[in-house]
Amino acid sequence: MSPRPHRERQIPNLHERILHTAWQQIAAEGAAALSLRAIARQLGITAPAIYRYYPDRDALVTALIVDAFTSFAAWQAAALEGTTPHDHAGRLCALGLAYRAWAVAHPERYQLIFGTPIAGYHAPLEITMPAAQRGLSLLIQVLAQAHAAGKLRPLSPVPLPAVFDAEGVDPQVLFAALTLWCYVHGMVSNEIGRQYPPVLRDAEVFYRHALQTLTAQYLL
Amino acid sequence: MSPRPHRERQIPNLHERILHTAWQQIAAEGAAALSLRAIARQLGITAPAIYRYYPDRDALVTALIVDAFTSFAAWQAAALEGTTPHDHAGRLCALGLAYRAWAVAHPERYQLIFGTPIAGYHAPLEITMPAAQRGLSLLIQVLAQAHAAGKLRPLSPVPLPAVFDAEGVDPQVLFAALTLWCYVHGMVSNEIGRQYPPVLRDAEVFYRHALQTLTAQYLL
DNA sequence: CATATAAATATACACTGTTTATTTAATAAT
DNA sequence: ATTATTAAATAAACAGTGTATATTTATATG
Repeated sequence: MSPRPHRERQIPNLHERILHTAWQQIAAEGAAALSLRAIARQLGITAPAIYRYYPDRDALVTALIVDAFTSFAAWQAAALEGTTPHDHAGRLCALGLAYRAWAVAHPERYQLIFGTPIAGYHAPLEITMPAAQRGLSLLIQVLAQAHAAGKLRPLSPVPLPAVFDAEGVDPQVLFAALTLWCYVHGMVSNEIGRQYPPVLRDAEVFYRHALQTLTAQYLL
Repeated sequence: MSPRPHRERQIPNLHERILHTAWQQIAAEGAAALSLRAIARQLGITAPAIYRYYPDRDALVTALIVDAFTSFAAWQAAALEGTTPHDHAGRLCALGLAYRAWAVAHPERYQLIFGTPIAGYHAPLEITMPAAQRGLSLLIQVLAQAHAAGKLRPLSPVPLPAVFDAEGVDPQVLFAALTLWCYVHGMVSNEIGRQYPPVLRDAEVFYRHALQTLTAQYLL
């Protein structure tokens, strides 16, 4: 076998083809089964060839994570498109439903981001945090609009301690955003991770009801 | 080297020593780095020897998970000991604080249970669910007591759909328990998994304030 | 046409979980 | 006391992994 194939047999856009193949295998076998050698096999190349495009496995995983966050942020943005700007409850609900819908549609991507399925992988926060931020920023935006309209209900009987390095964003808005996100994340990760107890029959109905309760709690 | 050591050199309680060594290495290197061979090395035995006690790696992981759940349930139970039976808010708060305290004290155990750090591992739910249940049952118990005392605030403006296979436990209690658990789990898993955005300075203060807000929302 | 570069391969190393056959210490039976 | 049995470990090997190094060759450049 020749050490380098003719140009006709070369794979164009190998950089993206590797990512695409990785997603294919993650969807089929789960994120934990990610293997450079398996990707190489499917592409008809050898494993070290991947190192031309990604310095190591972790770099590939990071690229996948950024990819997933981008996909997630797109879903979030799309969810707001069908809503009217002043229907704060509707927009909040839409974001919440889109959050779960994306996770259910792509459970492996969800686990890749929020679980820790890759052995020994530690995310470089300077790369993944900005990508993650984009998803959260829409929620903050919607809540900030509700706050500006005076529709954000004061949540706590006691004053909020100074826990934020806020720049222009109201701490109450940040607190509402983070708590809502944690809530929703907890429900979705329990559903995707099959952690719910058997007494819960329908996780989706449960989720919708919880979301309805939440919007009523957070908005006037 | 002889194929079997003399009795004096044999390791007693190897079954438990394996678990203990596994926890040691998980604490040092993270759950993802779990390795049968590394455990064997540290114990001065060969890797296949472990197979006398655990049929495969997944069985060992399952034993570790059950172990972790047991430890967690013990912390939850201990948290209630310093409280008085009718101080429902205090008891709820104690459970919530204990939840986070356990996770912060044993982040690897937490990730092992709720993350998915072991490549290719799928938990046998018939074994892990009952163990997980024990932790949740205390929360349900506390909320049921509050409900019996008429101190559980009705949460939603709309009626709760029938999503539970409840046996003797009020659906409102179950709903409150599950939502509270999801909320707390979301916050803790975001903290442990370093998913919080940098604007949040102090995750512990944030958690305490959220918990305080929650108890006020859930209890009268 | 000669040279330099880029992109792949081949090979090898140190790991991993797991299977098989083998060896031996301890125990039970005669 | 000797023999047979059983239990618990080892040794060796297999297929898989990520990754480093050296090599080869197709292509682009002077």
